[in-house]
Amino acid sequence: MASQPHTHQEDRLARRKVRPGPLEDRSAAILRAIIEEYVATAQPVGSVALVEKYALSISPATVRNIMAELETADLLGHPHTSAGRVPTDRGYRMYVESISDQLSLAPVEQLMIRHQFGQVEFANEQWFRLAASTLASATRAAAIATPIKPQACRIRRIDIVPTAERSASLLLVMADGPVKQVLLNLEREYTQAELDEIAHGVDRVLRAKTTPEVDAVLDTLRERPGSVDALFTQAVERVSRLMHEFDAASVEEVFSEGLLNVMREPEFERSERLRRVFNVLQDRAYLGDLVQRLAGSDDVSVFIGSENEHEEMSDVSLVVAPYGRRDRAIGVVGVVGPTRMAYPHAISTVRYVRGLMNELVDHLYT
Amino acid sequence: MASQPHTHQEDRLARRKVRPGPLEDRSAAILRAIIEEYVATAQPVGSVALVEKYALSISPATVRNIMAELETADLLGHPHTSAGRVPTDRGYRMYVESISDQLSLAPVEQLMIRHQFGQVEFANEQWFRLAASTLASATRAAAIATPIKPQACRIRRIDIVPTAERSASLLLVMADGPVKQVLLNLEREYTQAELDEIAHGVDRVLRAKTTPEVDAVLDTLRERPGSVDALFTQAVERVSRLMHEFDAASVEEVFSEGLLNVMREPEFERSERLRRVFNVLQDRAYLGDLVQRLAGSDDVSVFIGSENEHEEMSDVSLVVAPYGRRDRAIGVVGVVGPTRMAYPHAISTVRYVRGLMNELVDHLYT
DNA sequence: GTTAGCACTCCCAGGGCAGGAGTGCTAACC
DNA sequence: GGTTAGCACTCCTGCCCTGGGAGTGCTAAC
Repeated sequence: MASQPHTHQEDRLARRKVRPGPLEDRSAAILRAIIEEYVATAQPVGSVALVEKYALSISPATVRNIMAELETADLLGHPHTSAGRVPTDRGYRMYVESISDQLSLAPVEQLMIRHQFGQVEFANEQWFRLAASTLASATRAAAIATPIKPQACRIRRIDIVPTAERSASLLLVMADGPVKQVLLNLEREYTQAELDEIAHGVDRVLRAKTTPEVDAVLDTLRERPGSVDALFTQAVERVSRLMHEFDAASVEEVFSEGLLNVMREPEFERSERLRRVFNVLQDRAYLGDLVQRLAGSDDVSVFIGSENEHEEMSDVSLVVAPYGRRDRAIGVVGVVGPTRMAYPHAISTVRYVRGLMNELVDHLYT
Repeated sequence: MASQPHTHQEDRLARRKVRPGPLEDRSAAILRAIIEEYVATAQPVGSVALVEKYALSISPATVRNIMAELETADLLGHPHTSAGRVPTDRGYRMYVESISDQLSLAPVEQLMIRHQFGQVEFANEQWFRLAASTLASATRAAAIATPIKPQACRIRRIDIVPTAERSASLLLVMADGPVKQVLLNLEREYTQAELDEIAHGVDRVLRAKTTPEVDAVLDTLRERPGSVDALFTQAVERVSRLMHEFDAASVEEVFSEGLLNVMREPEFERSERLRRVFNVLQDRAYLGDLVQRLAGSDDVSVFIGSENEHEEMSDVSLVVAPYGRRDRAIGVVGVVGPTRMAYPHAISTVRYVRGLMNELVDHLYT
């Protein structure tokens, strides 16, 4: 025995190899109970308390044996020797896998969400904010939403509106909804009629064009300076610039709501952690990547703790889903919280909200 | 002596009554030094350290005497008997009064801010966000900005843009800049020409109208149903609704930036406090009130701790200023931080940014 | 395979203690 | 009179120590 170091750990690992794949039913049930208990209390879960609370028909000692197995499988952890068990990221992962398919939201909650959603006229901007805040209040966690963003943008309408003697706003309406506004400098005074004519001209030339097509127009204008009013050229330039900017940004903006909720969680009692997470979420590049990766997916995705790319995010989980129309225009909605999160509820809520948003997009943009 | 209780405190109070009004120069200097030290270190300030650091030509004992006076005048406080001194809200107030007039920002900083400000095309929305983030980075505190809001709104332009077969966006451009977008339901399919005609009609009828005037138009339309297309009426209804909403909200939206900065302050190490402050700042009603109160003022206002109306805000200070054109369209910019704040810098920065914004408003809306 | 028993580990709260920073008073000084 | 040195006193802070308790992990019996 001394010559062949052979610990109990190795015994267990060996046993696991013989019977790989999913956990035994009972082990899975224990894991599940521990996770649910830990999510509820934020305290490490001990064997005795677990048996009592969940009226298990086995003794604490047996539970402890199973816990030890789950620990060697890296599904549970141990803050210190004499503390209860805490789920690891992998533990959560297994738990999530085991439930995510059949989940749907309780009818009462569906109703509440639908009700909140119905409240607002769909003034565009409002919409994403609403999605985020609905999600935040339903899950009592932080929620994020990005506006739906067309993969390639196409102009729907251009208008020029005077705002003062020497300035005017150019309005650019793109297909699938977004409206951009930018100011023009007027080198001289224009009459209303002149402005209208220019606006009309620009609109006629650019309508339904994509970014490269706009650039082509701009090139021909530049080849023949003086052929049109300077304001005309300026307008086309601005439009081109706006469209390039829009194309470049993979996520235009991120609305987050309910950060207050998440502040209540003991994990974020010290604001240091919160700050790190904030930082990442403000970062459009990060969410841009996310959108790209989610674009193909058809359901809710869950990123648990260390599964997130950013190290800063290694103690939070993301439950996110794309919405919109694949390959044409998509956005993202989701929930952010500590890894100790009520996954089933979060998943089903995100799924439901994403469904609502899809309905809406279908209805509006068909 | 026993029959006439006559403490030293009373002695001092009596002396203060004889010589009321502003502090002696030396006392003021000490107060100032204490505040600056405390702002820098976040630690209660003791007499010895103060004398050393500020090379005062008086002894610690004298400083202690003065400190005691300042304490009876409620300008300094005492976390506990054997701790150093901490400024009270009134102390900060006196300090701020003594400096706020002549402050202007260091040229280098002016340059940096101007530079940041110059970066962006003034796409409307961006602007306030930019102001907030510039302010946040310049003061390393949290900053807020509200969009400029016309006191009474007047329509500048209305347009209708098809977004899908059965839906269209109505664009409402108001005087002084803001653009609203809302969706219309099309009961039947409309040709482009039809839509254009209706848009044109609505625009002609409503252009330059104020809210009550729009309502008047709506009333006449309702008296004669069928006189115009249903979509025409729907559009006018939506416009009326939007304008009422716009009039009702005294603050449309609040952009806050740099909350991350403020999280670093030891005052907000526990997120509980932060949460309370957040809560208030999200509240448009609160900032609405603020806008109203600031509307008349011509300079930066400072609200220190308990001077704020909300109790939740009693440990933060606000340095805010209105911008825009008095009685016509105003917004608010400012800085939020712990009462232990670098007031001179905050005040001069807010003043400078507000100046820039005024310039811009003047330039754009004249 | 399950369970009772038990030793062991380690956190946590509380008490006591020493060190130190800072005050406030008094008495002397200029 | 204001200013200063001296000194006692207060009270926080960090530290160690301790006892209690929760929970584990092992062993041996069922």
